[in-house]
Amino acid sequence: MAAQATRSLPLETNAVRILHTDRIDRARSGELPKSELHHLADTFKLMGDPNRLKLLMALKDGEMCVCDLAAFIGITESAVSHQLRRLKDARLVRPRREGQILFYQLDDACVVELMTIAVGHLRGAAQPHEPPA
Amino acid sequence: MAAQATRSLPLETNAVRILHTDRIDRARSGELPKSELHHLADTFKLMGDPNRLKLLMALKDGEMCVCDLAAFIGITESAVSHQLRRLKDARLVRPRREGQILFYQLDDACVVELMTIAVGHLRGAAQPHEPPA
DNA sequence: TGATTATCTGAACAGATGTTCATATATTTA
DNA sequence: TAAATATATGAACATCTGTTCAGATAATCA
Repeated sequence: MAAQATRSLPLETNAVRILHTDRIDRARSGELPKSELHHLADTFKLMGDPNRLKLLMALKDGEMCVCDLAAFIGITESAVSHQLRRLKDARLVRPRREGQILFYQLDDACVVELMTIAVGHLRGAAQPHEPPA
Repeated sequence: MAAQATRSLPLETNAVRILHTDRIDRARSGELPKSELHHLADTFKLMGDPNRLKLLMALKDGEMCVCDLAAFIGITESAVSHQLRRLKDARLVRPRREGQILFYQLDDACVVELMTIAVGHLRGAAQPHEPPA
């Protein structure tokens, strides 16, 4: 079926064109609260940096300490510490102290799930999206 | 069990300390190819911007055109177009032309899965991570 | 064809981001 | 307590990013 234009009139310069108000309303009704949306974006953003992602991937198979991670990735321990703090604040990783050493591990199973699904997406092993009826 | 330090000797300034070579080796063995890791990070990074995430969330329930999305989010159509191009390049969205109008939809089911899992993570409904035996 | 609508594109700029360096804190050991 | 180890923190800076603006391209209609 062809989509129907809700409004299509001559408009002033810089006017906001609203073609399908029903779709905009539908989007609004399924909208997340602003703060939750921003937290969601922050979570993805944290996983969107190659070095942070490398940290998370490394922890997939077991806990590691700061200087192990620094050696593995090839940046300073300070940089690793900075990033681990952000990952910890977002509850993506969690530290466990053993003497002077802090061993970091993934906080919950979601983190691995997210990485697994995203890898699947990259490799093209995914079904086309079907919007709800 | 207590973790054993592989090496713990006095080191020169700026020397790389390697405490647990076995863990570093384990991480290396499970490492993604460099290009794949970067593509993975790019995917998350795209989802890590509030406005792009809002675009994806809006498309969750059905396709929308550029100016609908611009009105919904509250940025210019140009900005939406720029972002949609990036999302399209990453195969997160896909356009369908109907006359002059381009309707965008989510490309595959992974996108919704990623958002759903991440929301679950935020809301704390997740099991602790258990590394493989 | 020329006018209109819808979307795209490139350049430019303000603001965000990740790293390093120097230093501080915490824990263990002598 | 003093020294050594492991990690954390704040400031500074170069780089990256998202937006807007102006103009280009694509499709429809008179």
